[in-house]
Amino acid sequence: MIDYRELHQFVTFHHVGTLSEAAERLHISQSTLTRSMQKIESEFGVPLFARTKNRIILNETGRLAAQEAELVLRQTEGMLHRVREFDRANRTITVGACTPVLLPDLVRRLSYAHPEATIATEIKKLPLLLEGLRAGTYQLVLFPTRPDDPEFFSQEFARENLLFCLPKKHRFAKRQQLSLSDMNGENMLLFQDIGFWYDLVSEKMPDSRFLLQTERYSFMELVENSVLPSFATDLASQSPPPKDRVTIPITDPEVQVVYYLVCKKDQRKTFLTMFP
Amino acid sequence: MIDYRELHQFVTFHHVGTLSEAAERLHISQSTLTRSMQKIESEFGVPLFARTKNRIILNETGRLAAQEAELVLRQTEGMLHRVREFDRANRTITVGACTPVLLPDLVRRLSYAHPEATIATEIKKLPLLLEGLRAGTYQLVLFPTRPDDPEFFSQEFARENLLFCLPKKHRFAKRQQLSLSDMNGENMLLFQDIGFWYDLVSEKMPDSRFLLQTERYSFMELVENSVLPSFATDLASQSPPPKDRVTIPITDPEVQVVYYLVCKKDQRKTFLTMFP
DNA sequence: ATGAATTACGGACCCCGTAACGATA
DNA sequence: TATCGTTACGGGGTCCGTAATTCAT
Repeated sequence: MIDYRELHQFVTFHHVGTLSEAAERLHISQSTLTRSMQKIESEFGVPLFARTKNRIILNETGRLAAQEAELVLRQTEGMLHRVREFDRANRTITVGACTPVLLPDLVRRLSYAHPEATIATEIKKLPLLLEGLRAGTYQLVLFPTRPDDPEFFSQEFARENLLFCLPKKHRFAKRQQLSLSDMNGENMLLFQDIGFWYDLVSEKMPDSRFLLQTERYSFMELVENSVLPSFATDLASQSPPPKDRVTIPITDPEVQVVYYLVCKKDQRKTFLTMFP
Repeated sequence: MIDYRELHQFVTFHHVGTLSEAAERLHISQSTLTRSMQKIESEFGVPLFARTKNRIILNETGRLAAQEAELVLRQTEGMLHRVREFDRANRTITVGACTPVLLPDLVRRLSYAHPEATIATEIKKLPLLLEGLRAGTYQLVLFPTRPDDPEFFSQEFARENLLFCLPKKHRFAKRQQLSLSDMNGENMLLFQDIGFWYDLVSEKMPDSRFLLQTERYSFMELVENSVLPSFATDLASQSPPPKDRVTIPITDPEVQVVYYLVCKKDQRKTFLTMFP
């Protein structure tokens, strides 16, 4: 019966050319390797080696056998890899979201309901989210509207209002409310990973420049110390506005967002029944 | 390390559905199979089975694994087969011949010169012989002319004259010689495995019918006891003409044949130098 | 109560490393 | 003489079958 370990030793020998070096590389003794090669040869049932008293090399058949063996070993590895990958995919819940804000809470709840699962999250543009959900890349999507695709089931998850966050010395700091167009032309601080909000505000404030900060800490530092306006949210999980700043409501209806959890209808029981 | 035997047991279990039946089919005990499946599962490192107290079935991952395993087993078998076939082809000399007459002698000489080799022979039509030699199907070809392909090397091996073998009461029995056309229209006895001669005589004697005998013994019987004419050859290895029959030379130059041994030029040393 | 899967136990066998040996460059 | 491959030997581990156990139909 063919033994994959011996096959592996055989391939290693083919690569290095001598038993002693192969033995060293494989961390086994020479004698073991000698016996393995004898066993391999008897398994194939045909001569694979040309031997002199202190030299052993592959003959033509042996070289073919080594190539074939390497192929089989790769296919064996491929089998293991595919099966493990299939299992991993089956026990991973991948969440696509339009904003990072709600993810910590969402992930915490998913982990609690599916303690055996791995939770993976991605922030993507809105069209990609529904595409991914359709294709199976995501099992669950956090979406800022209710998608009307009959293939999907959705359920309200949270509401969020966007606010301006202005330094107290800003010229609009005393206003009761502002529209996005009021602030058009102002340069704003923006945390990069803000998701779909970016598309909204850059559309409504085409003349503004947005200073993207990729690192959360730098962003916080800048908000604390610069005079540039930024955005805030009314979500409970968010920290209070930094001192020397005020938050001002935005009048545009678009900044009032209802987030929906979306999944395929056939997975409704798996995902959505556990949320209020 | 994945074990080939266990992989095979795993696939068998997948096919039959229960450990006990698989054990029976594999001629091993149930307990061995239980342990093998546990080992397989730990090798893959992911759950492959759904178990109840007295029932074990493959889960979805397990079914994938079984499919993949079956593939790997087939590939392993394929590897063994190809290597063995390569070896066999390397130690088999396949001879293509236009006639069976000289084969026993030829095979005897080849076996003597290459005692480690297996000698295989085939009788084929002339164009197929050269095709086969070119393609490597044959290493050696016995051909009734000298082929002019520069890829080949050829060497005279024997000469043969075809004779008529007539019952003494035949109307031509007293002739000194005959042409094929003289006998055109006569029905002849013919031993089937006569090779390229058949094409020659049926061309030159289009009005004759040839009574093919597939079995050598029947043919001999008929030659002894019927009044139908047949053919004979002047090759030394052939037995003398049966009594009540005479052999008469044929005048057509085509029935004087020189046989050549043909091989590829690069194999000249291997095959042709050992013949006179 | 029969049959299926698992676990415990004991023995046989196999596999490996050390060491000795033979041969070669 | 140093290196390489092969063979002998002994110990440890592994693998298998029998038998006992548990659970389900």
